[in-house]
This record gives sequence, structure tokens and C-alpha cells, in this order.
Amino acid sequence: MEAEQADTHPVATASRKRLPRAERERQILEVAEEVFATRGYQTTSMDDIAQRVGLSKPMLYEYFGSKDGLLLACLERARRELLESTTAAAANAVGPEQLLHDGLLAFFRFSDEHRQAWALLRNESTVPSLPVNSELESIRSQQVEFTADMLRLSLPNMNEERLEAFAEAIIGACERLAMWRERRPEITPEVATEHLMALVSPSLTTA
Amino acid sequence: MEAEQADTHPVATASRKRLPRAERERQILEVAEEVFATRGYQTTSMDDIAQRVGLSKPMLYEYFGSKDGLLLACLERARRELLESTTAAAANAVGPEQLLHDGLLAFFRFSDEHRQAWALLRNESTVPSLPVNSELESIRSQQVEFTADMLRLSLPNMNEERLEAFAEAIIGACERLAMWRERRPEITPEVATEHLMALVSPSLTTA
DNA sequence: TTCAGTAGGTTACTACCGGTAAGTTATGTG
DNA sequence: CACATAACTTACCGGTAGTAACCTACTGAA
Repeated sequence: MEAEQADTHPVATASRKRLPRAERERQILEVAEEVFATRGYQTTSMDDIAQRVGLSKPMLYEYFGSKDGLLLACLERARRELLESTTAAAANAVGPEQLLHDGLLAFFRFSDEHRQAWALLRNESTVPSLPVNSELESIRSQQVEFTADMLRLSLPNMNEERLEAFAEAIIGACERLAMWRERRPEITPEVATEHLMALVSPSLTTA
Repeated sequence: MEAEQADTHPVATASRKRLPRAERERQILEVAEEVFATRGYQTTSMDDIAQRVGLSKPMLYEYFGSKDGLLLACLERARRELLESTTAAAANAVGPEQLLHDGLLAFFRFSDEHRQAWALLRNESTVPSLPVNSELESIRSQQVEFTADMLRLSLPNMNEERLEAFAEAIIGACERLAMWRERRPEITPEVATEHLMALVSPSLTTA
């Protein structure tokens, strides 16, 4: 009804044209990730996003099915990026100790450089949607499994249950430390990694 | 429109009377905690809760102000209970090592015995409500500060930043392990505590 | 050149839920 | 027995997820 909000310009200038589906989808995803991450999922309406893209709501439903579906698409992209970052780091590590170190560092760097993606992942069960929750759960499993694999290299003799516990605990510690870093900007990814290594590595080298 | 849901009986039988405010509030809180914990905050409507209590929606607003206010009241109760549990455990511990052990054990026991309360606390920023989020944040700070105090006893010489990092990391580990336990019912609070102690205690005793 | 098929896009609705205004009834007390 | 008031209800509003039905610009063949 009333005029457009002051700061929600219809993304860029040239978007007042029909665009091929693939390109629109990328555009929508970009806007959605930003706005979900900064204003929150619940607070954001589909009309908000549509308006920011310079489009009408039904197109979002045409391409992503539902609001959950749109978030899901954002999460899937974030998962890919996170996996790439951590596996790349693991690829050129030397020993088992170094492997864990580099994996942790890659995680903290990810939460640093992809703040929006991290903000989406950090939210637990914001959404009452089964697909979204199982996606979040599966992202976590991915990380836990990744960590467990590293631990298996360091501690080939440890029983499986304890190994699982260690992996879960380390992932939990990572998440909290990443959130801690949001309040303490002077803590670099390197420093955070060092703190966490100081906490866990003694129990890995001795056993 | 359609009939009432099969299983949403108007709580107990005798509630078809005017009750004094204090008693109704307790009743509402009980129902709200259960239904928020099991079906989730977003999924639950105020009419749902009202119907389960055997009451009409405006009474909930009369007593709790808003949906967030109702959740907030649940959280405040959960915080009290958690604080009681952990401080009680800390009271009769002997050394610094034992102190940490008993604190962790109390936490896992809490998440075991007060499942609904824990389910509420576990949810990160489910709600776009500032009061709710700051309550959750303050509950966490409480736990972190509690842990930091314990660590200070074990490690009086450690620099403050690392100590904070350790406390955050341990709380994160606790949370993840508590969630892990939900999928692994055979893991008792004692066993979980032992795993976590195995991970962190080497770095505490040596330094 | 034209014109049908379709991908891209919109308007205008419904259903549901958080929240509220205004009114109604039970109940304890002078 | 008033009657004040605490306990409670009905009936509404605004906003948002989701949908139906319709429109329109572009493409490629006849």
C-alpha cells in the first residue's frame, strides 16, 4: 500500500527483466541467505524477500516450494561450503595432530569468512520443519564423523563409544567457541584453535 | 470447525471451575512446558495451550502477557531448577577435580530428570524475542561462569582468556553430549561424565 | 510475418495465528 | 442481599504462509 521501505531497494538496478530460472534462483538464494542470517528466519516474511529481489511472492513458491524450502536451499549451500573448507584443510595436513589442528582452524575460519552461512547453521531448531531439522542434523553428523575419523588416526586403540563421545564433545566445543568469538572479535581463528588444542590435545597424545 | 483433536483432553477432570490466579498460573505453566518441549514453540498455538488447560486464550494473555512471556516464565523456572541442581552438587565436593566432575554429573542428571526443561533450554534462538534470547543467554553465562570458577580453582595460574575459552568449550561439549545422550539412551549420566572428564582432565592436571 | 506454446510473472484471494476490546458470570465479603 | 471485583468468554483485527487463476514476454517453427 504505502511506499517502499527506505532501504529495501529492489536488488541492483538491472533486475527489472524476465530472467532465466537458474539465474533468478541464485539471486533469490543470495538475498534469502543474507536476510535470514541478519534478521532471522521467523522475523522475515516471504514478501520481504520477494520485494528485495524485486519480484512477487508466488515466484518464490514456484522455485522453492515453501519458506522452509527456501531456507533448506540456503542450508544446503552452506553445507557444501563448510565441507569443502574442512576437507581442503585436511588434505594437506601431515600428522594426526596437525590434521585435527587444521580441521579446527578451517572451521573457525569458515565461521569468520562465511558469517551469514554460519549464522544459519548455528540456529538449532528454529523451524518446525522436519526437512530443515534433518538437514541441520545431517550437517552436524557430517562434522562429527569428520572429527571422529581424525581421532581414529590419533587413537587407534580407543574404544568406539569414547571416540564418539570425544567427537561430539569437540564439535560442541567448536560451536560454543565460534559463538564466543562473535562477542570477542580480537580472538582470531588461530587463537581459538590454539585454545581448543590446549584443552583436548593432552588427552589425545597421552592415551 | 472440525471436532477437537483426539488426545487433547482438557487437562484432568476437575478443572471446570474458577480457580485462583496462582493456581491457574501453575497449571498453565505445567501444560506450556510440556507442550513447548514436545511439540516445539513455533508449532504450538496459544489456542492449543488454552484448550489443553480448559480455558480461553485471553486468560493466558492476562497472566503472561504474550506467547514469549509464557515461554519466558517456563525458562525462568528451568533456570532456577538447573542452578539448584548444580550448586547443590558443588556444595559437597572435595577437591577441584571432584568439583568439576560433580558439576558435570549434576548437569547430565538434570538433562535426564528434567527432560522437558532441558528441551526448552537446548533450543538456541528459536524465538525472535529479545527477552527470551537474553534469558537464554543469561542462563548460558551462568553455566559458563560456574565452570570458569571451577577451573580457576584447578588452574590458578592460567591466563584469563584461555580460562574463558576452556569454560565455553566445556559448556559446549556438555550440551552436545547431552544431545548425544538423547540418541543413545544406554549412556548414563555417569558414563557421559566419565567421557568428558577423560577428554578435559589431562589438560587440567598437567598445566 | 505470425502465431501458438510455454516460461516467467502478477493479482487477489484463503486460512490460521498472535494479540486485544469489550462484555459476562461466579464468588467472597460487608 | 447487594455488589465489587477477580475469573472468564466471545468476537474481533492485522499480518503472514500458501494458493488459484490469470496475464505476458519470448521462442521457434510454418
